[in-house]
Amino acid sequence: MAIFSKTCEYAMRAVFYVAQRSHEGYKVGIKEIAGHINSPEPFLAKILQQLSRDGVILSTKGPNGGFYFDAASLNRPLADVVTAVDGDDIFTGCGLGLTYCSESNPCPLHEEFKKVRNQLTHMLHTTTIGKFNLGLIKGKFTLNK
Amino acid sequence: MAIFSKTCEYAMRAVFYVAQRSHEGYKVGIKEIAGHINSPEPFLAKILQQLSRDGVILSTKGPNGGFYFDAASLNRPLADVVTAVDGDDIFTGCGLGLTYCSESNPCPLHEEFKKVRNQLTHMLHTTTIGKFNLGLIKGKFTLNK
DNA sequence: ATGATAAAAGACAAAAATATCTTTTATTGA
DNA sequence: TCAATAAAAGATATTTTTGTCTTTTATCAT
Repeated sequence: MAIFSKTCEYAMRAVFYVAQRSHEGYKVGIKEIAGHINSPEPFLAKILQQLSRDGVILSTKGPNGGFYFDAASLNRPLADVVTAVDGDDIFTGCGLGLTYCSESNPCPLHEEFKKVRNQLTHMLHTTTIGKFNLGLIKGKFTLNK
Repeated sequence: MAIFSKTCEYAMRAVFYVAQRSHEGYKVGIKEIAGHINSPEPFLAKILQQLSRDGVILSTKGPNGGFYFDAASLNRPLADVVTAVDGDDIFTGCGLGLTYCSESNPCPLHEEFKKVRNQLTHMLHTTTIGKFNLGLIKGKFTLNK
């Protein structure tokens, strides 16, 4: 059991790949994306549809179509991707799964857990979709396996 | 999608409850635990069986039996509970789900994600199973809903 | 020893997450 | 306009997680 769901992992990998290709001036088809991030193609299609509906990623149909980001979208935080596919439980939920738990009525683990949650939130809000474009283009990173 | 699985949330709540009762000198039956942490009884039974097999929690069958902790076990870290039910993916896994990712061959998100993972690891290792006993006994916290 | 109690174990069921397949819609270029 | 392309949408399948039920085993008190 990892921190993010499989859906979310695929979404983030896909977004980083599309961002890189957008930076290089290309739109990308689902097949190319799935191949480069090592994800099941039809499942990834569903995920990107969701991101597209939420306005996180852009897409056009037809020849030379595909998924892409404009300059503004490249500066959006990775948190938007996570929220679009998994909701915001990961940013707001109680560590013990208790619905009553809040700042004013905390569960036992609240103070301890809050630090972790806040760090995760901070990380996902300061990491932009386009942050790794240069590293990816230079081949410093890969996104498959 | 929360950070911990439902299984893990129930496990942590149950462990805190049993720890409190052990501190008070009682063993606890599955029915009492399930009632106090608001979890499905037979499902919780499976989870506690797993913890018992792993030696994280102690139990005895028969009349006046139930689950409990000895003094040494009360000082074990909450991390042991998480590992027993969910494995150690949450402590070691890549944020993007990439198997190649490591300190020497990092994925794009590695440095950023590492901080979050380390904070979570630190929190779960410094929080002991018995840490909230006094707060729970005083009614400062509850573990249901 | 025996009956009552309570966890352990095993088989089974429902729900959610993950994955696939087919049809429809939009866009492009000839 | 028409054929080709590629995403969107809808229906379906599989796997994992979550949840239930029944039988077995161990322990205690009498």
